[in-house]
Amino acid sequence: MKADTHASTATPVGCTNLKLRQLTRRVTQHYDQHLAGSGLKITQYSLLAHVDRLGPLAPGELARRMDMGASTLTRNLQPMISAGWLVLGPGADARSRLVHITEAGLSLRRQAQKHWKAAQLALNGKLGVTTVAALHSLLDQGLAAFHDDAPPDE
Amino acid sequence: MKADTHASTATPVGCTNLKLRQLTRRVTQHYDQHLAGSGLKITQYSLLAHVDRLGPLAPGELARRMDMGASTLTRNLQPMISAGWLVLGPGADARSRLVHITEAGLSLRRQAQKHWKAAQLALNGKLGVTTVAALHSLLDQGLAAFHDDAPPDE
DNA sequence: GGTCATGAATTGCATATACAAATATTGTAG
DNA sequence: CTACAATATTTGTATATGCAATTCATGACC
Repeated sequence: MKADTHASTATPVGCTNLKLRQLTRRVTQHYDQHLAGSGLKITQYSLLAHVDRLGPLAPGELARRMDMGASTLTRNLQPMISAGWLVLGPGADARSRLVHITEAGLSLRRQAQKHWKAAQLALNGKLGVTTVAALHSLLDQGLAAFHDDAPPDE
Repeated sequence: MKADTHASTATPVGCTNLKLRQLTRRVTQHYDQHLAGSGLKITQYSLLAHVDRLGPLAPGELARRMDMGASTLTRNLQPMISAGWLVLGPGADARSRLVHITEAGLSLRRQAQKHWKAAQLALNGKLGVTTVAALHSLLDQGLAAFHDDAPPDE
């Protein structure tokens, strides 16, 4: 005989990245379907919600808080500024800026929040709330492992 | 008093999509760093490995196997065909095609596989092999839930 | 055998992602 | 005060992603 049949402690076989990307694609579509008609995609909703919660803040800081690249943020901001949901104001420095949410953005965010909530509940239902809770826990763990490494500064 | 302090059974609070995207971004960068110098990104490696394993197959079938959109696949194939790692041959129909791996593609895949393996092991080390195994299990569960729903056909 | 639904792949358009380089500004050393 | 390092953001380039519409080919019905 060869190995243990109960794979509990075995080394994972598949590609973690592939699995993550696959589920992310599906889940993104799930949220986007629920947000359809709100005028927002889930990525934009996340951005809007962060600016709403964290108040006016510098792009760099926002990127750090959202754990994304600065250049990505710059581009993701573009369509939302064009749409009038966010604005870029002057920052402390002349080289820095502050991202503000507009009235239109606030109102849209409140509307879209219902859709987001529905999407989240539907996902809990589809996967099972226990599974989703466990997934959150592991995702948080994974993120934390990356954050402990290479701390940007401080 | 209000609620249970031990959050075991509580409804998840954060956005599942955001957490997934954040970890996916980090993990993609992790793999891409390990693959740097191989000439492949992790997304391309996954594609190449699938074509290698699943033999010549139609784009649509490949997209299904990889759980991605057909239009996405079409575009992801482009740079790899230009690079000479894959070719599009005639399929059963005149409307269908078959994706083949080339000799250059095969050789590259074998080289890159070492980098992929190293990346996977490094990730296991960084997150802990138990955590990664648990994550795989949950990602598979999540994917399965989406597949059970809306089965494309059959 | 012509019309029409069906199937497979691609293309138009828009967004998401990030590395490296460019730009602009500030701080600092001499 | 000037040159240079450091900081903040944006841009150049390239890939990833997918919906809707298009193109092309096949099968089916009459």
